[in-house]
Amino acid sequence: MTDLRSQDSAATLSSTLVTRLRAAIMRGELVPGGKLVLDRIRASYGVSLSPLREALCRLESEGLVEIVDQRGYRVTPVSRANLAEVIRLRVELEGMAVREAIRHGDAAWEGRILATLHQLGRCKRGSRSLEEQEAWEIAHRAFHAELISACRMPLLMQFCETLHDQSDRYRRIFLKDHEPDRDVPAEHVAIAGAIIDRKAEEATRLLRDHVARTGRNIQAVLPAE
Amino acid sequence: MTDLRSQDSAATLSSTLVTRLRAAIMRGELVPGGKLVLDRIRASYGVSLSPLREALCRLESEGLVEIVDQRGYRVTPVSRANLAEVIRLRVELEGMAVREAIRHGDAAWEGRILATLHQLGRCKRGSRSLEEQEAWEIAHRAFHAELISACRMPLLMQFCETLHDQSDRYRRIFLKDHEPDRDVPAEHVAIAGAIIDRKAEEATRLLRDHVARTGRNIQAVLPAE
DNA sequence: TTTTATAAAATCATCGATTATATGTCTTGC
DNA sequence: GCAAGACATATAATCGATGATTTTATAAAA
Repeated sequence: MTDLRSQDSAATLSSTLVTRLRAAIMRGELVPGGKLVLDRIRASYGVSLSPLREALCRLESEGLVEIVDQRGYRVTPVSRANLAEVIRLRVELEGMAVREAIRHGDAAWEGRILATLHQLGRCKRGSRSLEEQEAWEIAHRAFHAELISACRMPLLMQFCETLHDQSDRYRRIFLKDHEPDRDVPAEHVAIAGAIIDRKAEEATRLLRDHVARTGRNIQAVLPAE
Repeated sequence: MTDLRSQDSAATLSSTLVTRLRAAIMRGELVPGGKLVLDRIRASYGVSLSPLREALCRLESEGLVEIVDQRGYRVTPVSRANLAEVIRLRVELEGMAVREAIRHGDAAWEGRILATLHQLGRCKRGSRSLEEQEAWEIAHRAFHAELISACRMPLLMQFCETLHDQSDRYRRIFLKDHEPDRDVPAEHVAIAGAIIDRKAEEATRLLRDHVARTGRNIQAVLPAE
């Protein structure tokens, strides 16, 4: 499993492209605000225009790419205001989602949370190799997704996923070589613990703080406009 | 102005298609859950496959169309659970948005609210002709959009627009020939009044109730699964 | 009768080429 | 010297056709 989203094996060329392009954008390889010249990407990925257009269209709906009629595509620019809104919405929506999940989740769900937490613990975030970095990103994402997976609100989960993508891009680009000033693994453990103890208020608060703290750390290093 | 979304005049064929297809879906002309055979639509709208695919892709990001790899497109099905979630999210998100808008909005914003409210008042909802119906829909939509336009959170506004689209589809299909059991215009006046008086709590409550009430009315006539 | 295998039809995904639009450059007139 | 317009180039938008996949229909076997 290289990507949370590519569940079905029926990998159409467009879908593969979405995954590859998203990864490139998240890594900052395709720089924020940069123009996406169709012909150039087409050449470098060895595909034709049709699947490329479709892929970019899907990335637009994830907020990673912008389309302007007759003027092509570009990577969504970054800004303090945008980051602030993304974090604010994550705080509200993931808060709502985890509250609902605690209400509806069963024992199997608790088990999956512990499983993903364990997997996350096996990954070293600060490790040098890109492969291990990527493994941590995937595990981290799986953990956060699991926390709200029992909320029974598919639309809300999709909103959360979109917002998480957007905030992850900021973190990966701007916090690339910043040592974390806090014990992130401990925060994860605390959140999981509160959820499994069914302490809805505490879990929600911890998750909201967890997200907000990341937001503040990025804002601190984000260059002025 | 036939559509709130087609601000820029640079109408690419895909964009035009998005508008036309969305209208058809909202009217229930393209029935929920119905398969969208590309070749058939292509023929009836007189376009080629490329812009059609792109249009459907954009409608997918609005939640009105579903895409399954290798298996084509279909109009998003309706269900009690989906409607419940849409309404729940509208209540929460529009609530948050209007609160923020009240905090940031200025006198010009108040003016625009009164203007759209006035325009809405000139439209008869129960009128027979489809043209007048459509005029009411547009005015109603413009009014609701204005209420939150000052919130300074573009992503949130986009989420609200998407959700509003989805709930409007339910209302237009299932409440087509149901006389409203309540004084909807009065509710609009009350909401606008509370906002302009800067009564944040009251305005939020009124708006939330307004949305929730519509949701309940639709649920009441929604056929069992 | 039900299930499985096969063949035919329908439909989607992709491509290469064409057309339309925008952008940058170079005149031309003031 | 500068602004406005015309041309050339780059790029996006669209098309028609081809290849790949899924679905439906049909027939044989359990």
